[in-house]
Amino acid sequence: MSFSLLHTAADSQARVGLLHTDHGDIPTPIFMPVGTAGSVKAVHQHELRNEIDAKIILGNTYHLYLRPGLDILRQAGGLHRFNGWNRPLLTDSGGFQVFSLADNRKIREEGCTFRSHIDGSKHLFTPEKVMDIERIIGADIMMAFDECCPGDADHRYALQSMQLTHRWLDRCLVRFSQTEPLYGHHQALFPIVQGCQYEDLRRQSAEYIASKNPEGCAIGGLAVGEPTDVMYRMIEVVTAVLPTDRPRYLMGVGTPQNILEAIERGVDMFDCVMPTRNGRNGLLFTPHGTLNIKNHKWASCFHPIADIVWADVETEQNEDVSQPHSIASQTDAPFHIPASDSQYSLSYLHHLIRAQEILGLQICSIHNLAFYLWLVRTARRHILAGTFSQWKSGLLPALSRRL
RNA sequence: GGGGGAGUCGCAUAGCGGCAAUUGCAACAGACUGUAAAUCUGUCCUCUUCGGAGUUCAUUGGUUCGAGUCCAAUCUCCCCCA
Repeated sequence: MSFSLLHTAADSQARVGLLHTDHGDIPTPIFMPVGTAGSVKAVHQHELRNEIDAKIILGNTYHLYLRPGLDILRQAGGLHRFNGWNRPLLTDSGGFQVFSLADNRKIREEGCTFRSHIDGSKHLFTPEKVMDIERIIGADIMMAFDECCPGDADHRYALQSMQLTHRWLDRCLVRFSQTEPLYGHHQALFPIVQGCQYEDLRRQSAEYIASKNPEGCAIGGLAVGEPTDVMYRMIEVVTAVLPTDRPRYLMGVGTPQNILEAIERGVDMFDCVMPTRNGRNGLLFTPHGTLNIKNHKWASCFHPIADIVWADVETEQNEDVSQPHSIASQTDAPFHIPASDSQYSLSYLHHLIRAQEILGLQICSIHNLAFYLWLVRTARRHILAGTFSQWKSGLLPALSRRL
């Protein structure tokens, strides 16, 4: 894996890069749809490829380990072959489940014991075990096993948690270096910065992570209950320390606004369940704000989704050819307004969601992911054009609107 | 015509002397950030200064300190027999 930093904005930390993996190149900034159990919920892969143009998707170690389990994944030849996704994959380590399944687990030095949410069976995740599992899954990017510290933790707990994450990282690195990829393609290991909402800890953690000379760095433990401005501050503190020539991945974030703010602060990679989960719950993200398709007001809005959502929005079709297309052309597919958007009216989508028709969940999920990918692609073009900050400040108020 | 059963807040239900009244659906909103989520929460008779106040359980009358609950009549609906 290699990362080329192609451009940094003059007036901010915003960056444009290209991440090369054995399964393809990833232009950055990038948004990575979450495919926890080996599937981006409600979205076909041809839709991810053709309509959304997702460059990389996630899988989750905890979920895939529990089901289908390691035997099947090994027999299948890894997750790429198991689910047929031939573009890059990233696996989260299960660190987030240590946080989100807090009632069912116990953290110790050795690792984390937890009970399966599926059948209640007891399991132990250690850094070594997680590395082994991620080797078997075979993602292009593996995440270190960490503790995702709650946003309201006190300094004492946050310090101990961070130090534990660092010790676990060391063990991850040892195991990682002692093992080989199983399926013939390179795997990178990204360590994760922790430190909760404390600047000193974040700085310390970022320095520790940077000292390991990783192929990429992740920022974890944010958007877990702390105020948004604290999150932005933590990103600033961390990106100031992390190596500039490696990709930075802000884990689990976030809203479109969060992503733009983080891009401006030098973050390259994002993932979040928000576009898919909120989509399944009827919330559509658009360049003009969010809308709840379940609201009665949409019942008789017969305009195609595209007319409402993509009206007056710049797309690559309007791209100024004077821009550095040598860079742009190698990373940007032509912009597609998702077919689902152009075909269906808001009224129909309102009906589908209310009637609990599966198609409604699919359309909303596809739409939201297409929007998120549009957002990062357009951010990228503006960074290259030197107009990112201007574009961002123009877009932010619209994103916060409720349609 | 005879016999039996039933009418509760949009619909369906609970209720068996202390009730503004159970639950589900529907409706109206909200939440959702490395997915235990096609999930969850709130409102859902009227008014409210959110403390309450006022009207309700087919209709009318009665028994009772107190009635959606007991009694009577009336109206409506369902089932069975003619």
